Amino acid sequence: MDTKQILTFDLPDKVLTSLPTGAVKDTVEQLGKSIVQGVYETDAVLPREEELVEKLNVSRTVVREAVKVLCGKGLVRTARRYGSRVCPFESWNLLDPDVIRWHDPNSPRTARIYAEATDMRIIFEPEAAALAAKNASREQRDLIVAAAKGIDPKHGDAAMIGADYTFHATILQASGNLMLSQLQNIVYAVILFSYSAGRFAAPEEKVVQRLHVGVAEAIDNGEADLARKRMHDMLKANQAMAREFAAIAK
Amino acid sequence: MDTKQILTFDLPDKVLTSLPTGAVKDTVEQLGKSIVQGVYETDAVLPREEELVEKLNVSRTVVREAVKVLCGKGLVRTARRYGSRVCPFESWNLLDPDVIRWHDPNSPRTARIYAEATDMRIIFEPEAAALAAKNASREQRDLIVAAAKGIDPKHGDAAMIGADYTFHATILQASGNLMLSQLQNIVYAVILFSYSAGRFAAPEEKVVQRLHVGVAEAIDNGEADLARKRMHDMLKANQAMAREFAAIAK
DNA sequence: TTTTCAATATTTGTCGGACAATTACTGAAT
DNA sequence: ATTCAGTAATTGTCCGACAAATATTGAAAA
Repeated sequence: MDTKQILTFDLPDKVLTSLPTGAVKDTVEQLGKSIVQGVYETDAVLPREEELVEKLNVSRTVVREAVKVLCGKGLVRTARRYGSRVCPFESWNLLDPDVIRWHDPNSPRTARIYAEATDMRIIFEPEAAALAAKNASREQRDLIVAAAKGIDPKHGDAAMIGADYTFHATILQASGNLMLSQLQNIVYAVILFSYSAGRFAAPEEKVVQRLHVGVAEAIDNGEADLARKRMHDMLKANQAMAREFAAIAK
Repeated sequence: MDTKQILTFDLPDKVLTSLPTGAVKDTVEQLGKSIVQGVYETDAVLPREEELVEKLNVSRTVVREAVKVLCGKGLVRTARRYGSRVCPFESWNLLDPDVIRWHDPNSPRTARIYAEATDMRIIFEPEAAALAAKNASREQRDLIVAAAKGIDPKHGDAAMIGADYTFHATILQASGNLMLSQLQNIVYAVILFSYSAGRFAAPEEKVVQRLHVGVAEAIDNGEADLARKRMHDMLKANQAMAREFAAIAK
């Protein structure tokens, strides 16, 4: 693999939503986002099926199938004569790719989720890095190294985010654990959050790249303990910067 | 709280399934289990909607709503003229409570999932224990201690499983991180798997109880580092025993 | 006035049928 | 053997009707 050629990385066009394109998918997206972003508060009743039919210009069939999908993700609960109500926050499937994605990075309401997601990353990603150092394929090691080098401001924000995500997602995949691998949705959400509204530490971008390359090289060399430590230190530093930024923003 | 009174713990009757009781829920359960347990292999087409209508004795409306829910969990994918096909394993939402629960503990096919779930537990439960030592409320600390003491063979299998689950679930809740808390579904599945078919190490039950009590006391005393270490050692020991058992079974 | 209880209204749940849209499949023509 | 148009099969969407459950209401009773 020619790493010289791989300098930019696209964002995943479809981080996931298994529903096929169509009216149901659009309706799920719209209702899901509205709920997650707080348009309807906890225990609030959604508009009646009939009203949603008018508002969204779809048939009742579509509305019902969409609401059922949201039930399956723990967002709403329905009953006869009771309406469809928003479930309390704790019962949402926060690890569902869609539910994660629907959070609005710019809403102060979701700040808690991102803080907790960051804590999750600090727990899982160091171990994933250690596993990747042991289990990654040749191609995965190359990709991890190339992505780390691609985290460079000179490529623009989009390419930087893409490289950042590719780096972390590939490490999770290379761990060989499917559940661990699925946490890349959390990583993706946190990265988007970090970069949106200029939350990333602009002046220190070179430091960020250097830290990523350090982790990548440890993985590439199969040094599990070193990879674990470097990933941990990097995420901790990142968390500290984010907290500092949040404090200033207030 | 009188810990003397809390000696037995019930299993959670409803570990979760947000769908309300009714034909749709039953259909989701049946189809979901069939897929997860391997009745339909990857890329296999499900019976046509019309056939499912006959087989399950429900209307097409119900079948469609159920299939849509399964789409939302990444299990199936539908298209016109294409049928509803089982998605490849990697795209399943393995962290979804229902998807976890639908795995059959007695199927050799799902052994991999339980092995990976066990690896996951070793990663996040020690950290959860450390967080719980810092953040747990008085009631949670009492409950954790009581549950640990309740892991006693003299109460029978069901009560033992209940205490075991209560112990781990309460620790995750006490961590204060909602995402971490939702991983209790993984713990529940692994515990059921461990106990089913006599996989647990019967002669050493007292050791198991002692180890749990050790973790509980560390949490109760607010000793985060000690709690982390003890939880880690306990899970590692448990994993080693499980592997030994699996090797013998072959 | 408060409580109880039956009647009512409202909302989702389920059913059935019809047609649209997409695409895998078939068979003829090249 | 290949291409291509036609056909058939399957899910997608719409509609209308009624069933089931329950929140609400109002009257009767204490």
